Amino acid sequence: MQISELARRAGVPVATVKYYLREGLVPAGELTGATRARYGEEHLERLRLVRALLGPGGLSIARARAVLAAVDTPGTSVHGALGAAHRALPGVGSEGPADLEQARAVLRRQGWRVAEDSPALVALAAALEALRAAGAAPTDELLDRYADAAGRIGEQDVAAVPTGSVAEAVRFVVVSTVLLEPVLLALRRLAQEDASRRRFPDGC
Amino acid sequence: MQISELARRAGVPVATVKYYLREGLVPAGELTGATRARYGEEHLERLRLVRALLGPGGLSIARARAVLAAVDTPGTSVHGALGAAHRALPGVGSEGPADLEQARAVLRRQGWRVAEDSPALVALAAALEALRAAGAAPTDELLDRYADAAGRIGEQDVAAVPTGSVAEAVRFVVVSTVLLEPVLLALRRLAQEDASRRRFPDGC
DNA sequence: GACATTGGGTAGTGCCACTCTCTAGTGTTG
DNA sequence: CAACACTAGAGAGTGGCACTACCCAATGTC
Repeated sequence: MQISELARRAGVPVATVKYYLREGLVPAGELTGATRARYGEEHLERLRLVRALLGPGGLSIARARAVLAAVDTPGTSVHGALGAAHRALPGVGSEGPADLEQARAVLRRQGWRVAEDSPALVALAAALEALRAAGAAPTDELLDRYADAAGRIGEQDVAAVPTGSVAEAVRFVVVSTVLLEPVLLALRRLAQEDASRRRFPDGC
Repeated sequence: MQISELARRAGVPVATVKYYLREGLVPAGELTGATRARYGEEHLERLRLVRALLGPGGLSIARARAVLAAVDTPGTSVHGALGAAHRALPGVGSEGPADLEQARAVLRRQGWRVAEDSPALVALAAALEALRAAGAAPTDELLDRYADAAGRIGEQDVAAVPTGSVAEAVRFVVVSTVLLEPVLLALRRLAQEDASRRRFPDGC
C-alpha cells in the first residue's frame, strides 16, 4: 500500500504520516523507486499505536519515541521493558530532590521492593509534595488505601502479560501501561460520582 | 505583602503572578493606590493551589480557571462541585460520538449510577476506543477488576470529604480529585514494578 | 505525453504558557 | 526635595510543540 492509503486507513493526514516518518515514530516503508515506497499492515498497526500513545495516552513525540524504542528493542527482558516504559512516561517534573520519605514509607508498609532510582518513586514523591504545597497533605491511611487498590491493579496488569514471545509481552506491557491509565482515571471518577450521589443526595 | 513578596514566597516569577492575575486564576489584591496593591495569606495559598493544578495536576490555564470557579462559587452542593470539577478536567478528547456500550456495561455490573452525560463516562468510552484502535482491547474481566479497585478509591475519596463547611468540602473535593490522580498513577506503576520483579526475575 | 502522486525536505501555522517591555504613578531614602 | 527602586496594568514578544502547507524532482498511470 502507498502512503495515501496508509494515511486514509489510519484516519491521519498524509502530511502527518510523513512527519511521523521523519520523527522516527513509524519505520520507513520499503522503497520501490526514488519516489515510491510500499507500506504493509505492520505500518498501519504501528501508526494506530502512535496515534493512541500521542492522543489518549497523552505522550509527547519525544516520549512516544522513547516508549516505542523499548517496544522495538528485541532481547529486552519484560521487566526491563516495563522499566523503560516507566522511564519514558511523563513523571511529575520536580526541580529539587524531592522528599522521598513518605513515599518510601508507603512502599515499606506494602512490602514492595522497587529500584532505588525508580521514576515512579520520584513521581510519587513529587505528587505528594504538590499536595502538601496545595495544603492538602494526605494521611498515611489514605495513601495505604490507595496503595492497596493500586497493588491489586499492578498485580492484575502483570498477571495479564502474555507469555508467548518476549516481543509480544513487551508490546503488551507498554500499551497497557500507557493506555490503561486513562481507563483507571475515568473509572475512579465514575466511582466518585456514584459514591458522591449516595452520600450527598439532592445537593448537600 | 506586595507582589514581589507574594511571588518570592510561592517561588514564582513576578511576571507570572501578574499573568495569573490577568487570567483570573488569582484574585486581585486590595488596591492601596494607583500603583500599589496588598496581598494576604489567602492569595499565597491560592497561588500555591494554582501552581499545583497547572504543574502536577496537569491542567491548562482555561481548565484551571473552570476548576477554581467551582471552588469559588459558594452555595454549590458538594455533589455539584464534584460534577463541576469533573467537567473541567481534561477528558480524553474524541471526535465522534464514541461507543458507550462497553463502558455502560461496566457500570451496570458494578451497580453504579451516574449522570447520563457524565464526562467521566465519555472519557471511559474514549479510552476504551483508543485501546481497541491500538489492538489491545481489554476484556470485561480486566475492566471489572479495574472497576473494583477504582470503586474502593472513589468510596475512600468521598468518605474523606470533611463535613464542616460546604466551602471547605468543595475545596477538598476539587483538590483531591485533581491532585490525587498522579498519586494513584505513581502507585500503580510502583505496584507494577514490584509485581513484575516477582514474576520476571532476572530478565525474562 | 498529460497529469496526478510520491518521497523528501523546508518553512510556516496556531496554540499555549509564560516573559519582556513600556508607561505612568508611588513609596522610600538621603 | 531629588534620585531611585518598585508597582499596576497592558501589549507585544518568545520558545516549544505538533502539526500542516508548500515545493521539487522523479515516477507511475491513463
